[in-house]
Amino acid sequence: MDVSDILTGLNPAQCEAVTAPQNAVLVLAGAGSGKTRVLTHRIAWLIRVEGVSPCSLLAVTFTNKAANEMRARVETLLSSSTRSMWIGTFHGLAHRLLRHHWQEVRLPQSFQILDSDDQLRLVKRILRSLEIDESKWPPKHVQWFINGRKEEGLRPQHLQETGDPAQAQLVRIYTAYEAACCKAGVVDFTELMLRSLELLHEKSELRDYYQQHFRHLLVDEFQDTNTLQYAWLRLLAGSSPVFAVGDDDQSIYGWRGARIEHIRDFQQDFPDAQMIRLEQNYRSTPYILDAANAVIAHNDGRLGKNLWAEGERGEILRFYQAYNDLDEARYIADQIKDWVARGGRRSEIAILYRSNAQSRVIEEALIGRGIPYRVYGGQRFFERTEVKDALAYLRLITRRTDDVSFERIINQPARSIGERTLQRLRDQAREEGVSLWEAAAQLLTVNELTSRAAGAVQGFMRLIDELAQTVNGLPLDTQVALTVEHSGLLAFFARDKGERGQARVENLEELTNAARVFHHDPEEHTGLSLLDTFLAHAALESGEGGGGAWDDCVQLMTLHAAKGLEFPLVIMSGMEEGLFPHRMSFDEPGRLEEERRLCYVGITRAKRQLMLTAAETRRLHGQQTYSLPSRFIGEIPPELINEVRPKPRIGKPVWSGDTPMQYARRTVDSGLWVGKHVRHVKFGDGIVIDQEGQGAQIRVQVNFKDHGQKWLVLAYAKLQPLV
DNA sequence: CCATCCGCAGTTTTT
DNA sequence: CTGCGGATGG
Repeated sequence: MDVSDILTGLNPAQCEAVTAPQNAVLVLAGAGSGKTRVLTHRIAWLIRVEGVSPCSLLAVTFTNKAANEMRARVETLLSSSTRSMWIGTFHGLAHRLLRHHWQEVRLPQSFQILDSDDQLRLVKRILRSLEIDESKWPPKHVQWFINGRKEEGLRPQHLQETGDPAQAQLVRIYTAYEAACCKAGVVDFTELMLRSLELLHEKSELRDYYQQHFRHLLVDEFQDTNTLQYAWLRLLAGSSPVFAVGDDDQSIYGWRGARIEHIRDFQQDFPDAQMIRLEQNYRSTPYILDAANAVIAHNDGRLGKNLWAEGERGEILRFYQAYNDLDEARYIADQIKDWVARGGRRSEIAILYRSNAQSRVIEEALIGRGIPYRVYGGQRFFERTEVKDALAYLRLITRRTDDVSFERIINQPARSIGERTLQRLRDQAREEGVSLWEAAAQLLTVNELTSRAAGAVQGFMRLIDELAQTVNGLPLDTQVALTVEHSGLLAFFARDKGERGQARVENLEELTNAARVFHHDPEEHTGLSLLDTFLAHAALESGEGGGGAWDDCVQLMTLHAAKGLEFPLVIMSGMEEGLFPHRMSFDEPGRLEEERRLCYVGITRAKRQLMLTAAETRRLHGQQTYSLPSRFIGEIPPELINEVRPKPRIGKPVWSGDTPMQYARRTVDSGLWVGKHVRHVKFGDGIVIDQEGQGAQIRVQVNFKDHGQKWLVLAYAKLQPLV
């Protein structure tokens, strides 16, 4: 391969990015503009043309899927192995660093990783041990606090006394949590990042080594980096150039710590940085892009870009406002039938929604019409209860000090070891500063337990010890199979004759399968047993459902899950105020803008046709709710939308003569909508019940609590919106 | 200690 | 309407 091969088929902007000088580069890559292509070709360019050694490249992504895809595409491009390159997720690469330097970071060699479920369990255990009321200190919130502080690089000892008793309590919990992790020799996800950052920070010779070693760093989905990941990246880069690819308009993970500022301030952080915009879209029709551009234009502070596309204008969007959620689902099913009748495939269709709860009604409609479908997201393989139970046995087999696993399985399946006995073990462990396993052994030798409890505990420990012996030296899948069998888990779940029990048994069998096909790079984690490597893999790779494009299925997923994917036909359902944008985001403009970016992501998934649906009323949490069409509908120019009107409903019209579209537009014009609570200087609090006129002439009808219904001209009335 | 009933809350998700 | 956690009875 020579220079021209690498650049073949790239447009000028893509070429510019691929061949950019070896400085910091920010590629602002609009949806469908060939982002991954640029990234992989850049790597090929650096190696083939600039003569950069593959081992001095580090490419980082957020998901395993993206990392695997990048590796595969680079290999195809270079027709050589990428083994020597560091390509992986932030957590995967951080993990690799820690495995190499476990001694320097004071971890046991076979340290294990806590996933968020493990972490939550540990937090709960800590709360109980500190005798803290869970209702006042919700474990979820505590978990959020701990991860939040770690993401800021703050250890408990860095958190100063602020005099705030709530803060003091949280710090106390955080301290205990750290101690517990340390004792058990486990690290949570955030810890992987923080610990490796501290390693590089404190050990200057290691830092120098890695900064020398990596001459080029490449980041995908840069807009999704959180503070800690960004700090990690910069420290590892040193003065080496960073090639970042991202799109501020597709930042949809602010709620989990992603900082859109990183992409917006890139040129300040890297003063010599070059910014390149990829604005030509190869995915969608011009109509779809116009709609996307119009919606996202309502956001402030964008880096700004305008997507355009060549080719067939295609069909304009379609909007159907249903009477209710069932009618909406029926319409969607009809549209799918139509698509297929016109020669389309089901696998070309995606149904997107804001929250998982919405899938049910749609699924029922699809089942009713015999349309095969597949729901993405939901529980992942390695996160299922039964699988995690089995993994806990395996973890305890390799390391008896793993208290998190110990607690999980000591009475799973039930072997008559209850809260009481467990509490004695915990007390003993704390007093003696040892693991639960060790504490159990001690209590048994000094004969401190009731004979019943002692027998049960002894039985459990013997089970683990014997299992460890039996399994030692056997092939990995046999180890797993024997563990699943002898732990009693298989029999336990098989007792449940329902569909659920059946599925659990199958999952346990599948785990053995996963172990059979598990391969690992022997150079990757030196000194670890195959089992330990497998366990780390299970924690870091949640086990994605995998392809499935060969089944001709309609795909159902949340808008978040759709990021990075594309489909000829996209149906965005539940386009309603309160649902999308979600009511939780109403209070803060920043969160509302994130919802809008989510809408932008949804629209730009569509290649040929985009359909939008909403329901006037739907059952939510067992209650009937009424909503207006989403403001995002109103933000799309009306000439781009074909509004499919339902037949007039018997009874009083909900829209007082307006089409849903007109309604949505007025919502946008005034910043108010029907149902919004407002405050008036003279009339006090009330709720908007109607609205008419455009621009300066807008009038709203408000039903005031104390003064009844009044029509007010918005320009004069000075209504203050309430939350 | 273990099964069953009641009350409550209830976006989005990767590692 | 669900699923989870806590309280209750066997």
